[in-house]
Formats: sequence, structure tokens, C-alpha cells
Amino acid sequence: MQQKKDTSSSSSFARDAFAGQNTSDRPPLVGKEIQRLRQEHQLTLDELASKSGVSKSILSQIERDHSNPTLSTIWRISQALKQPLVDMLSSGEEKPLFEHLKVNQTPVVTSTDGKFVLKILGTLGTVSTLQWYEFKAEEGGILESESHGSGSLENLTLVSGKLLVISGTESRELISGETLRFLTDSPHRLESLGPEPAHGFMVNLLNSNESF
Amino acid sequence: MQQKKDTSSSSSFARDAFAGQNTSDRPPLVGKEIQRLRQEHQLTLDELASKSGVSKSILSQIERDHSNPTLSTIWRISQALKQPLVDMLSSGEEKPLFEHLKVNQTPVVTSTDGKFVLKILGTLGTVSTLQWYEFKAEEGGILESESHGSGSLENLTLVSGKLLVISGTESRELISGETLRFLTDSPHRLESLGPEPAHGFMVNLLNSNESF
DNA sequence: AAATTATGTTCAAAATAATGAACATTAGTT
DNA sequence: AACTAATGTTCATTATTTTGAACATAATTT
Repeated sequence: MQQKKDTSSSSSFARDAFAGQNTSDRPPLVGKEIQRLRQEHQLTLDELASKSGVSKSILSQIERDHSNPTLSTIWRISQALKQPLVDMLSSGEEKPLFEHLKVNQTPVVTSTDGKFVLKILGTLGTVSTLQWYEFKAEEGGILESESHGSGSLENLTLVSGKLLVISGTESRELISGETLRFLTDSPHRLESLGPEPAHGFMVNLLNSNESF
Repeated sequence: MQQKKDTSSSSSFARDAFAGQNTSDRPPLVGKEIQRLRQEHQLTLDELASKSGVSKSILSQIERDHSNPTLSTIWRISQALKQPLVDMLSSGEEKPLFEHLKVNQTPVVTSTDGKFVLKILGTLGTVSTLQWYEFKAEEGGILESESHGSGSLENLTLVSGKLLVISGTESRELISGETLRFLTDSPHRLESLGPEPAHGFMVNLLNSNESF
């Protein structure tokens, strides 16, 4: 309806609201990524405009981060470029190609008796949480865990040794090479039966959000 | 192209452009999800408004999908609700992460020379796909992989041996006990440097390229 | 070089998202 | 019930995005 008298009109956005790099305290800047994808697809602004239904003028501005696009606009662009919307947004934030954890940087959890050692290899948390570990336990080593919340799932793979798994009232014995999945709604316990040390991997899916 | 005039004030958006469910041919409807999160945090519209800096009137409309929010608006809301922006967009429509666990569609990763052995420990697929493996590779064993799709993440932990990881133009050398995470947007390659066989664990988060 | 074509950028106008205040509705009290 | 307080919705206005057309700038052809 009404326009700023200021003739610099369209560029106020970038300077005022989103100036600078995306230091994760600002909305993601999608411009460069959109431009990259467009050029990768060998499309001109005109072509992308007709494919997406978004005018080429606003495409031009969005690519230069001179506009704060609407959800529907971003979505139409993402469709035309066959790129998941979510990817387009997150790729604005630059992520390092490698993350290299040295031996002493890997978090280790040890049971009270020192016989059960759990190395936390990675975690990933968003809606639900994912964690994975390597574990080593000499004979008699025991790991006790509380419930991880309803719907949480534990996946154990034994590389060597023997392991007794007790969850709630049930129990299983695992031998080398076997994998076991079970719900961790209730407290559970791992016990190395020996004689050789138990060694294996564990992947846990923790259900953080109740929903449904 | 997009919208007609339709004089009836502010609600033309939902009816004309976004009516109905998000059947993945429309932009995601974030309203319900935002409302859910707000209520989960026990916030009123007023409180969320002051926390996020977004006016409560537009919050009300967004929650009812009567407005097509701007990227910066969605972002400010996501910040106030401590929810990754990307999650808010994708969780609008998709199901909970672990409904059913199927051991199916095991990804085909073939060692070129037979010296690299991948044991598939588990897979879990929904919005994004999770796979984990144990691997063993004698000296000189090479595993080549294509890109797993944008946003995919590979997590390698080496239990023993030496491993050379090349992704795109960069490379790293892993020794026993170390962990490496990297994006697998581009083709990548693992090579066992020996002399003892490389043995380790791998967790892959694959980004499914559909939806939105 | 001039003319033509292809591509990207700016301009004024129209559409619509965002705001603050008034209004409506529910929930809790007297 | 009537009153109040709390919360959510609509209204009028303002601020911005989006559009289509005009403009600018290369790149190619004549």
C-alpha cells in the first residue's frame, strides 16, 4: 500500500535485520544456496521464475539476501529446484566438513567398579535423541540403566565375549556377533559373563517428546 | 499468478493458497506444531510474543494457518521455543521417528576388492534414515561410496587399525580410538592403511530427499 | 561497430504480512 | 449471576514482500 519515500527501498532488509554472516543468532541466509542450486540446474532467473511461479525480481533479491522470503515462496523455490525445503534452510549455516575427535576427546563413562567402560561415540538430538557407544566390559562388569522413557529403543551388537541383558522381567544372553534390540521403557542391566571381555556397540534411540 | 484479490481481509491465505492438509504439494503447515510447542512450554500468546518479538496477533494467525509467515518470523518463533527451525517445518506433517522398525532395504555398499567388509547392524527409516554398521578391512581394503544425499552425515569410529578417509577434496587419517564425522554430500572413500586390519563402527544419518 | 539476444537488476504499484489496540471469549471469584 | 482476570481473535494501520514492466549489462550475431 504505501511505500517508503526513501529510494533505497528494497535493501533495508539485509542491512537492518540480517546484516552480516549467519552466526546462528540470525535467520538463515538462503540466498547463496538458492543461487548455487539454480546454477547447478542450469536455470536462468526467468526459467526458475516460470518453474516456481515466483517472480524473477524477487528471486533476484532473495538470492542476494535483499528480501526476507515468505514460507510459501521458499517452498515454491525448493519444489522447482527439487530440493527439500529443510535442506535449503540448513545449508545456509555452514557446517564443517569434518569433525575429528581424538582418542582423549571421546567421552568415556565407567561403571562404579571400573569393569564396564562406555565410550560415547556420538549423539544427535532434535525431536528425538540418538546416541551411540562402544562398550568394553571385563568379566563381571555390570551396567545398570534407568528407563530411557517410553518408546526408547536400545540396539546392542556384541563383537566379542558374552553378555547378559536384563530388561524388566525378561533376560537374554548374547554371544559374539549377535545383535539385540529392545525397548528401554523400564530399568535394564547389562552384565559381562566372560571369560573374555565383552566388546560391542550400542545404538540408543531416546524418545524425548511424548506427542501421540 | 498466485493470489487473487479476494477482499475478505486477512484470511484469504489459508483458503486460497494453503487449504487442506499438507500433502507435500503444498508448503508445510506449521500452525499446529507451533501451537503444540507453545503449549508444551506453558506459554500464552502474550508471553511467546514478548519472548520472540513477534506480535501476538500474527502468532494467533500463524497458529491457525491464516498467515504465510516470513522466514524471519518463523525463525524468531523457533528461537523462542528452543526448537530448531528445520524441525518445526518438518515435524508439521511427518510421523514420529520410530513407529515401526523394519530391517529392510539394506543399502548396497560393495567393496570393490572384497577386502572391505561391512556388517549391517541395523537400519531405521522414516523421515530421515539411520543405518549403522560394523566394518572390518584388511590392509589396502577400499570402500567407495557415492553421495548419500545432501545433509547426510557419516560417523566413523575406529577400534583398531588405521583408516584414510577422503571426502570431496579433503582427507583425514584416523587411528585407533578416534572418531570422525563428516558430511557425505559428495562421494567419499575409506581405505584401510594397515598393517593390522581396520575395525570399527559406523553410523550414518541419511537424509531422505522427499517430502517438502 | 551496431543490432540482437540473453540475463540480471531496479522501479512503482499491488498484495499481504506484521503490528498495536480494541474486541470477544473463556475461566475463575465474589 | 455479575465481576474480574486471563487468554485468544479481529480490526485498522503500517511495514514489507511480491509482482510485472522498464532498465541495465553482458554476450553473441550480423
